[in-house]
Amino acid sequence: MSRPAYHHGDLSQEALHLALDILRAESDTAISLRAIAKHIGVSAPALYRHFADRESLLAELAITGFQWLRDRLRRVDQTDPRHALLHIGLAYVAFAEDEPNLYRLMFGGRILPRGAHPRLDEAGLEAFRVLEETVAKGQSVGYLKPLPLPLMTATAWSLVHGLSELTIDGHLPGVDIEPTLAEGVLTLLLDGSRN
Amino acid sequence: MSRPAYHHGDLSQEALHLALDILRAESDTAISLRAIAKHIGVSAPALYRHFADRESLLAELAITGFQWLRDRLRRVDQTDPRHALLHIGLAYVAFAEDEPNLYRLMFGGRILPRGAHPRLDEAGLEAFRVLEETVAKGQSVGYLKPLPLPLMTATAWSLVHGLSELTIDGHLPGVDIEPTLAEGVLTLLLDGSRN
DNA sequence: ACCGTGATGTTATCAGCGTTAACTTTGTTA
DNA sequence: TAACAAAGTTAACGCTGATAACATCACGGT
Repeated sequence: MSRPAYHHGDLSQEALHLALDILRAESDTAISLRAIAKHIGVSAPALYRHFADRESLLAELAITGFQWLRDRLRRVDQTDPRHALLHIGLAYVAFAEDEPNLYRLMFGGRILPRGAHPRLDEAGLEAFRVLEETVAKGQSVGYLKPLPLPLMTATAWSLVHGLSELTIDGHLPGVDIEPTLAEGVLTLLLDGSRN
Repeated sequence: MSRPAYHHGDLSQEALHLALDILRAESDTAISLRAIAKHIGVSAPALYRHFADRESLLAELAITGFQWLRDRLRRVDQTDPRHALLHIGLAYVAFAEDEPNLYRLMFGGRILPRGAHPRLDEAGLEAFRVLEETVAKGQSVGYLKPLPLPLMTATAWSLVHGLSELTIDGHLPGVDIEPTLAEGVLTLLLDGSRN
């Protein structure tokens, strides 16, 4: 796009797309620069013209993941505070269930440490802010308890993050709650956080 | 212990101890069988007499991690239901903060998938049961809402797991809550779950 | 119109990894 | 003491991320 194709079209985009396919089908550890290069039909060191190292390529995947998550959270209807909070939580968990390996890459702290990829940190913050703004709105209209905003958002985020991870890792088997476990868990916190 | 030392003392225990050191100092990806063998002064394939593969060695580390976590949760005073629930949550988060890399290994679903290591799954369940029993007791004495037990425990576990991960991965910087963030978050859920 | 320059891609290579096969050593036990 | 099985050895395969040195090719300034 910004730069025309030199020898082989937009290699970086093609590599990222293929890496995402591998991530979805296998796991992040299955992503190898050599395999990507071979599949595209290019030499492995060519990828180093577009990514500083393997970790930077994974960071790019995680960045787009956070952007997708942020967009899904933004799409939630914000007219009613209770509806907004519940459905932001549901959208969050649904994203993790739709993209389990991508979600694990985004939040697997050991592989992409905070501070090493500024754009990744910023992308994560942007998704977090959607949740934070919704909580703040719920407080401002008097629906939620007037506790410190960082405390409320940390609680909400912890709950949806924990629920997402436990769900996609299969730690909550045989937990059949009507209508869904996610809705039950979120309702429990919401009802307990009402003003 | 059970078997006397043949050539080099108890190799498996020595390997596990060294692997734990590496895990604590670096990360699980830094654990290499060759490096372990070299440091112990043994050839790399010797380790395969004691572990089916690298993943099995990591699974053993995670198993002891779950046992430590279970023991810490069991040590919590259970006389008062509110005190028990709060301090089980605090002990849980404290464990994650004390052993961040071990905790990530225990719950990093991509590296140790459920179902692949039965003893690991059982060890995880045992830790979970301490939490479940405490929630059940809180309900039986009428302190917690009489909602389905699986819903209550899933909510509690999601909250402490999410809070632990976000904390050790540095996603909650600059959140200064008095007395501590963990206590604030747990109190928020507890007060909202009262009968 | 050309020519240099920098972006992009190449081959060759290094060091390290998990893992297996085939063989050797050693303690126990019948 | 001879046989057996446990525990360790060397050699090797195929893979990985990464770097150095070299080749190509599009574009911009003169």
